[in-house]
Amino acid sequence: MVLQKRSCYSFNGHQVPTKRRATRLARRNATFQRRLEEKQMCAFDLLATVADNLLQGKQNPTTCSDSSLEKDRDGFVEEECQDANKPLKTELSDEASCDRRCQHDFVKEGCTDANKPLKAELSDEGSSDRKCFSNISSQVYNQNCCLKEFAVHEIEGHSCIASIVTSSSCSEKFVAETLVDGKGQNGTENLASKVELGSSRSPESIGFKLDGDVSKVKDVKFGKVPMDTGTGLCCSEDLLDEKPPALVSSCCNAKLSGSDDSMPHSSLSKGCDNVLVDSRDDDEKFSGCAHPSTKIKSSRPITCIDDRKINKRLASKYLKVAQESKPDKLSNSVLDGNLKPVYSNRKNYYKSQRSEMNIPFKKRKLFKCSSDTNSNGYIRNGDTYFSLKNETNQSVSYSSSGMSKDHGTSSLGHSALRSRDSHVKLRIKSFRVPELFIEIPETATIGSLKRTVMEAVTAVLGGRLRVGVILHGKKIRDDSKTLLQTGISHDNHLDALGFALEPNFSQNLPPACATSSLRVPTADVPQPFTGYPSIPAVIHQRIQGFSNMLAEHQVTGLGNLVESDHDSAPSPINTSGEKKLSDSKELVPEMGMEALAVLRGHQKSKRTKIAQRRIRRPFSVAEVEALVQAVEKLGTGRWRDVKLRAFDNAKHRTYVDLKDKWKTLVHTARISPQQRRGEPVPQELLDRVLTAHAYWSQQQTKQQLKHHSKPCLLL
DNA sequence: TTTAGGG
DNA sequence: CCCTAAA
Repeated sequence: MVLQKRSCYSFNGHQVPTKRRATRLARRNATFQRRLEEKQMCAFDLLATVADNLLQGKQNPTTCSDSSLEKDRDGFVEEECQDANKPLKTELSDEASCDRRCQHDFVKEGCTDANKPLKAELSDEGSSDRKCFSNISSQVYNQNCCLKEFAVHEIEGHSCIASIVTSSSCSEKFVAETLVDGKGQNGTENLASKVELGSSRSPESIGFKLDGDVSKVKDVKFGKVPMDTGTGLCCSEDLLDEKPPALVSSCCNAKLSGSDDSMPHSSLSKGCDNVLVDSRDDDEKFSGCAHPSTKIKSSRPITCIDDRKINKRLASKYLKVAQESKPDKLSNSVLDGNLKPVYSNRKNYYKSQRSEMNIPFKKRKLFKCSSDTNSNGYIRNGDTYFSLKNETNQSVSYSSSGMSKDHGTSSLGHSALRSRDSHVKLRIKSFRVPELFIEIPETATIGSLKRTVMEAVTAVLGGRLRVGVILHGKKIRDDSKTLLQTGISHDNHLDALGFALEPNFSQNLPPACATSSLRVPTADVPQPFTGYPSIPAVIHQRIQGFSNMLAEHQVTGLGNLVESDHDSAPSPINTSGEKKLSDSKELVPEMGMEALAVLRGHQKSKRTKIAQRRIRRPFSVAEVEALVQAVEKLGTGRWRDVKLRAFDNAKHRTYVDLKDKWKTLVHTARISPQQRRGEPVPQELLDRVLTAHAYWSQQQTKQQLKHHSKPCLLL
């Protein structure tokens, strides 16, 4: 209970021997003495802390700009140590080779060592050798800062805030790039002949990294483009897209004043196959700005959160994180399926959100208790972990309460004698993703391989994540144990401490939840929490129908492929492909599910049953125009014809959508202009709507009268 | 599958 | 946008 919100947690075995830090820590000892006495540190708190740490790393980018870079680099430790209430951050290592921008990201994201690209096993030999999924600090792999972003975001989405995940974020903005012997490969090269990636090649020589997929990055105005490296979009701000647009404009825009809106897109394109750059993002902008007060419905299970809700939560976080959160106010983490640190004061952040986050303290306690009893198999085989390292030699002190469960005899003995300040400092070196197995024909292209890997990664990280703790290679399953009890507080033990990002596909989500479709049948996985169905530690993926996959990808545009669906350009008014991007954007989540299904060994996806809510895509004026025109011609009862007539090549508009849109149009036309929201529809169009609606309503009633009167007449 | 309507 | 009864 003490660990959270402590800057003293520096992850990764990097030593941070700052004097200032030490003195501050000493000064803080007295301050936290009491808290330490009052509270019990347990393994679960550590988990929560780790998750929270990752979470906190997310917001830093929003407050950082190039101008503040120096401050970040130099004053980072100091700032952090001044206030223990501040979000936990990881320390900046002394990577002199890192360029400024990268360091910037590094700091922001708490990135540590790296240069290790994301890798995946290419064989199904069952090698236990985990490939590192880590962050990059060098120029060469600068873009892998995105990886961190990615991971953090996912963690955020999964474990901390939203407790749900949208895989779109990764598949939307990143594309896997293949590395062979550390060298990037062109996506068009033949895998076997050009790269000699055949089975004979050592799997060790091939790796993957995530590149910013420029074609999917719609708005880089907040981003910092890695001009010098140019291989990826190394802008953490790019993930601001995940925030409600309204907030992006109102909040982040100001904070990121240093960013350049007119960032040359071309600088982003390097390393990408087909690049379609379009900074427009009408959908998001409108959806967020125009409808800031999206109605929250209670009809859905609160655990089934769609993208918008996620964004809301993220937004809440963005808006509030930089503030307070006093340690003593910290409540126990809620384990309602995710690692979800919940602060009582943060509770307010979600007041306007779902009631989910407003779980009464009592209930939260219950959650924790249940987790205590159910905690087993928290860490699974197939999960890899990163190493931690104790940085300080501070003594540790714990209260004796809650020690009854202790099983670590040594820790018990120490506990009574230790001094008060018992802060274990950890530094996350890197997270690793579970092993990936990919089978791909030798004739496949590198581009295909990239996509495949991307999907594999997405499948893992696109699902929920949670953190597991490993000590001495042994999983710590009892969340109720304190760090002291488990021996984590012992300096000599920290080397053996590891954390694992675990796929957490199965939550206590209602079966109707979209994320449930991420579930993977796993027989070889130890039983996790009682309330948590088994989770795949290893996703064994065999891609056999690769050509089919490729075809699918070309449609869905997982990679850099440009959408063939030119969207809503049904009417001549619609000019050019102004919405191409929004198209591919919407397809992302759908594709995500589909791709997962493919990756799951052709297992029939439950996506049909538990479909993800589609991304909201407001109708443009041009679309409205087309719709009105078609309805004027066809009437209001022939939506299929309307669809075929005016929206035939707008795959994302179904006739139901059109019907709904017409419904809202009629409503819009009837209300006062002040009440209208969203992109203003020209009054002329609304007038036509009313006219057409009146006319066709009349026609309809006439028809009905005929049908009704006919039998009467016959009788 | 399409419509129609409530949520 | 979703969900679904009804056609």
